[in-house]
Amino acid sequence: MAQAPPADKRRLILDAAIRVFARQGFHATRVSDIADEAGVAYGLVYHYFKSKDEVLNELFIERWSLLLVAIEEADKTAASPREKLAAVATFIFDSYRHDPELMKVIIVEVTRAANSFGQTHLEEIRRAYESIAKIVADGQGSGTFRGDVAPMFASLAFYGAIEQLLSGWIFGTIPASDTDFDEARDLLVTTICDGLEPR
Amino acid sequence: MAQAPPADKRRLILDAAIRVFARQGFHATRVSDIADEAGVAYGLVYHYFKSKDEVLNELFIERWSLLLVAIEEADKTAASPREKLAAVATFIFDSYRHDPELMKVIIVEVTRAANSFGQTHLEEIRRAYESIAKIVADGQGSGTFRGDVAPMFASLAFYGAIEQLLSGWIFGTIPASDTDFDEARDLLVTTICDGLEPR
DNA sequence: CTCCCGATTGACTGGTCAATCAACCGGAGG
DNA sequence: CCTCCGGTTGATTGACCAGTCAATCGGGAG
Repeated sequence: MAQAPPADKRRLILDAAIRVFARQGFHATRVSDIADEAGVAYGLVYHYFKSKDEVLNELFIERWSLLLVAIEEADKTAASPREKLAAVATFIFDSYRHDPELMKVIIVEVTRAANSFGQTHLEEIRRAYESIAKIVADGQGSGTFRGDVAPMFASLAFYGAIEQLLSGWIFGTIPASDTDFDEARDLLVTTICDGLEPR
Repeated sequence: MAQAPPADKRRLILDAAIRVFARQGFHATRVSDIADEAGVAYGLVYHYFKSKDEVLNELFIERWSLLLVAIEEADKTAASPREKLAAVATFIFDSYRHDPELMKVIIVEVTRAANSFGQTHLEEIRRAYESIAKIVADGQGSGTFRGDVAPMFASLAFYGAIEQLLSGWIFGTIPASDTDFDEARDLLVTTICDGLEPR
């Protein structure tokens, strides 16, 4: 039991899947591509996962649950609504900086693929929106934010703006070279929060 | 030539495709589904279009070119940057109100499907972003907007927020019942523009 | 009435993969 | 040395579907 380095094949397959999905997109990748990239036999993929879909589901769940925790954490820890939203934005931008391929897969194949996997995970996705909406609602309650914007609208606009920015980098709409992630994040948070302030 | 009502089969097929794509998504619809929905034979689809892809391309081009014109028009006609952006937002929201199924197809299958059709139409999509960025840049030049936000960032955030809101309706994240499109649009434009103002 | 041609039909083909499964390997335990 | 068993292999199968194509229809021109 628990041999020293079991060369965790399951993890190997997941990591390979991230690379291949990011490169070719989910629909265009064959299970054999994943197996080849991981350097394992075709059938082994089916030993660890019951279908190609399940591989993507696993990747999404792993990452999205971290986001949900991060939002809760931001809500609990940060002082002002503005700092809470900044913390959320920071987590998402850092996720992209840390593993752009994984974020590309999650955004392109799940979050924005509402006809396929987005449908399956609609509930988890919505949970994130609602947590952000709660931050906005609290900000309205304390008078930091104006009260005439439905919190859910603000939440969607906030998250949508972030995702669109990430998509811009992912697909080269914005050149990645002259881009400082932190600066972009600050500008985005500043703009949205200023827009949400009273008057 | 030009008989009175030629029962334009080509149009019939395109309209049927909108409904089927909206219902099942592009990948999940077979060409036979489109033919059945249109009430024509399978082969006729290939008489008018050279592939299933071309049907979707046609739908996208038709509508996106209208958006590009609308943005240009807004830039030329409206007085202030804020009114220009409001006009752009109005056009997009009205497009959804007028034909939600078509907008769903365009957003889900093209605009946000950057691994498949988005790739093909990246250039046209980017052109819209750039036109919006130009409006922002002009607003900065005239001192209406603060100058420390890259126009392209603002453009992506603006468009991304709109699209996320539409997605919210499309997929039921936001209940459509307690929603007034015009109100939502005004709030969005107000928030973003307030956020873009100096100080 | 006949010819012609574009519109229309739908059976059929070819290729692609996801998923299955029987066989194989190697180490732990007896 | 043998047995057992989970991990591993990759050839095979079965389903699915985009795109082809030969045949048919129908109306206008001669």
